[in-house]
Amino acid sequence: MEKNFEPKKEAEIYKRWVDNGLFKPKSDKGIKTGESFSIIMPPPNITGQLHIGHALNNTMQDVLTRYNRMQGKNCLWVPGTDHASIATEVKIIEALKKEGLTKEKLGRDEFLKRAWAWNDKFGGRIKTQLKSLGCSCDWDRCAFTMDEPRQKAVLKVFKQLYDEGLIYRGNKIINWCPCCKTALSDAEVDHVDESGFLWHIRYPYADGNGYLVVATTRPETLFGDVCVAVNPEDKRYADKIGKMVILPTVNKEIPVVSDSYVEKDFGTGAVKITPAHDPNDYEVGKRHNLSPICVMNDDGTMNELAGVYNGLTREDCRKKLIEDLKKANLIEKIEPYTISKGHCYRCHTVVEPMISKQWFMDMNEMAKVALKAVDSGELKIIPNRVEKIYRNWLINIKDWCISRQLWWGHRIPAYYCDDCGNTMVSENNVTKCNKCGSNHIHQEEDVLDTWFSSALWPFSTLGYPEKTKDLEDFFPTTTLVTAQDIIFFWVARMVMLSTKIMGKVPFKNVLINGIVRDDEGKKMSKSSNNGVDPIEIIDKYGADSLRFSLLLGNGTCNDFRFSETKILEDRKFINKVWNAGKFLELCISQTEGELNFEKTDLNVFDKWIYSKLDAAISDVVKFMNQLDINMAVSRIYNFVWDEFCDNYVELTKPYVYSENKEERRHAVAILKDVYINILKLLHPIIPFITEDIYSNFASGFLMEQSYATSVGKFKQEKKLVDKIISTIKKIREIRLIYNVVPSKKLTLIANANDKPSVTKAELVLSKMVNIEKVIYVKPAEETIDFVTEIGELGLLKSEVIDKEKEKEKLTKELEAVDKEIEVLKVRLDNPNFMTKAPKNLIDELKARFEYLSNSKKAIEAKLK
RNA sequence: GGAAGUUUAGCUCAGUUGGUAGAGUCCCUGCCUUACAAGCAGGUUGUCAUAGGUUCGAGUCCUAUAACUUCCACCA
Repeated sequence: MEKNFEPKKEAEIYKRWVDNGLFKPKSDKGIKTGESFSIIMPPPNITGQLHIGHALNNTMQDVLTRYNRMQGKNCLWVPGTDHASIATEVKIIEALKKEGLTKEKLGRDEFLKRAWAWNDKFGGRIKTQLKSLGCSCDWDRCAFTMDEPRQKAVLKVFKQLYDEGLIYRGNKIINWCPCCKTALSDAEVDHVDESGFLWHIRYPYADGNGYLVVATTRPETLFGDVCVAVNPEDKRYADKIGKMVILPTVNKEIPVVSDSYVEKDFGTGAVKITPAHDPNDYEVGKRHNLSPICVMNDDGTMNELAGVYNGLTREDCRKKLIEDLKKANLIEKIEPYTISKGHCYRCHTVVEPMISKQWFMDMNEMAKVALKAVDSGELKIIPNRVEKIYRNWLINIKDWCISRQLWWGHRIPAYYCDDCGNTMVSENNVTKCNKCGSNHIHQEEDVLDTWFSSALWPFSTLGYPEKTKDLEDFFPTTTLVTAQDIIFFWVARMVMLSTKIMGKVPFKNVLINGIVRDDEGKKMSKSSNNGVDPIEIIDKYGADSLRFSLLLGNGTCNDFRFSETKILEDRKFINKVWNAGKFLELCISQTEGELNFEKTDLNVFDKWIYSKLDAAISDVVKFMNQLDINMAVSRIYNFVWDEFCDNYVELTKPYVYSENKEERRHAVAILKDVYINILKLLHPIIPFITEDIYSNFASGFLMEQSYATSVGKFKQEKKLVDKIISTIKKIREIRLIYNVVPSKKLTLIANANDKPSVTKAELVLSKMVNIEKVIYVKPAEETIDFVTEIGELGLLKSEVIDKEKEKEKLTKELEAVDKEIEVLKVRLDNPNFMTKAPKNLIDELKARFEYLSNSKKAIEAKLK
């Protein structure tokens, strides 16, 4: 037999689970069940492979699913992947670049072929990875955001919202990525502070009387200026309003207008207004009836309106323009200034605000409903604080720009008539204009924002738009487990679209998992090269080790540190469990007969472990119900290692090794029963090894069993054994302090009236601390006395010896007792405490005080 | 500019409704005891960030401060 646990058989075990249909909901097998439990998996992007954050996220989902399955619920966990429109397209373009290709050279159809091939490769890899992690999701229901059923859902929802006027097309200022050459939603723009400059530029008055100085961070947009705005309250400019200034290098006259948007105290108090390239300026321009002038091409280069700068990039244009302005003596001054710049969240290029014709979704009403879901408590976000973030975003929501100038994604189902300009939205291909009857129809080139299909995920995965049994059984879903960074992108939008389309909030709970950091606290990422590859860890240590280590000590929703070192520490526990199983096997192999037991035959130690098991189970159930997986894991850890392995196994060994066959059989039967309950407690967390060990003791699958149960709880026996354990500790301590070799047999002296308790402990005392006999009469010779919760006890001094050490020890002990007595006294002497504190607390403290006083007396007597 | 989180033993972190501070690891001591040396038994280690307040009693509630982290935000 191997000495330690080596993970090996995981793939084989997984296959057996799948082959036996264990991941399918009970209802699929025609089993009538009451409560249903469902989770939809946040679909990983097919951009690459899983990282450690996915491993955490999916482990948590698997724990919840397996736990609830064992609790008898009708469980469904739907897996899937996301086409990740822009992210994947960026990756494919990168790959093409290596071949010297561009997507334009390839053409739309060829490009899409590549994208589907990409999906086959990476989507497939992701599924394999989820399987090796042990995820018990129903693969037959696996969904992809671009597969046919999901396409149908997208078309149907788009059409419905368009018909209701909630989806519309319009010219608005949007975020443009010059690299991806597409519009982006506000949520897809990352703002980063960068050091830059505030350029003070002179705009000469048209009448030749001096100039006006404007301050700007973006001089290159000057060609698109339509006016200069000042605050109406600003006395400096009061007489300038209505005058004309000359736009440098363009030599065009533009007016000075007043607008309260301008802050007097910032810069020069005069702002150049460029409606086509700034969202605020856009609003100002609108107020003053000045049309925007777009001065850039879609690749971020300047267009013909920039005159001699035509064709330069934004950056080059700026450099050259500043030089030219300097030469023309039109630069007043240059101040260093920190500016927050928007970047594309996929390619990190600086985003350009541009006016563009795009498709939008009106979010106003849906946002209100989504807010109500949280306010009413129908939707619970854990931790609570995240609700605030969610709320805040919804309150300030703007219409969602849903069109993207990309190829990989759901093509917008809008059709235009080339002859009459009519727009038609249809779920089916349109070939004829419903207005003029023309056959010259072309479909919208744009695709939808990838988050559009994601927003439908909770019901599109369950069969929408068909009215399926899955929707009936599993929608709304129970819990969504996800990371905080997609609360806007995804969670809020799912809530909005689900309530809109299905009339229901899509899940009851949203559990936020923390961010995994490296051992120095840095966020794991490819760029920092500090990522831990989950597959590498699984290959090396097994999925159970990874899962366990991701959960242990990972406080709810907190970011936490993870490293290979942590795995090495945490997997000791798994080994411990394995070794306990090995011990049980050994015991069983040396025992004859059926391993049954009667509840009436339980001895005091059995009753103790069942009481502990009972308490552990009810704690674990409580924690799991409040989705506090970390607390559940550490509670199980504590029960298994401390209470079962360190205490019960040792306490029951005398019985397991008993000469009495009946007694032996009984002890092994209990040991087995408790151990199997441990496997059940642990199965949702470390499914592979528990399933493997279980097969050594029972037939069938552990994952199909119902969750752990205890025979019962026994208050008296629990108390007594707690006392015996503390007595054992005390004797061990004495033995250690006096350097008494383990082989030395000792005599224990006890009071006659404690005989009933001591008798019950006699066997374990003899085995665990080598007490050879107990006497109930005070011997003539000197003794070492000590007080334990079991009573006043003593050992023969002749057997233990060493005066100095004894004195040292007693003095130390006395100090501790005195200290505690003093603290207690202060409280018990405080009349306020005595009147206001709860009675049971006072009684407890009084009892403790009495016990300590007795100990003190005993120690003092010995010291004399 | 707003908002949130974190601050507890050398390290990594628990601490559920206020009731004399916990785990793992590290370190020290003794054990290769017939499940496990990836182990067993025992031991040391804390102004619970700082300053106030509420309370009979505060790691826990309130207020302010500091450091770190994160999110949101259009101030040219």
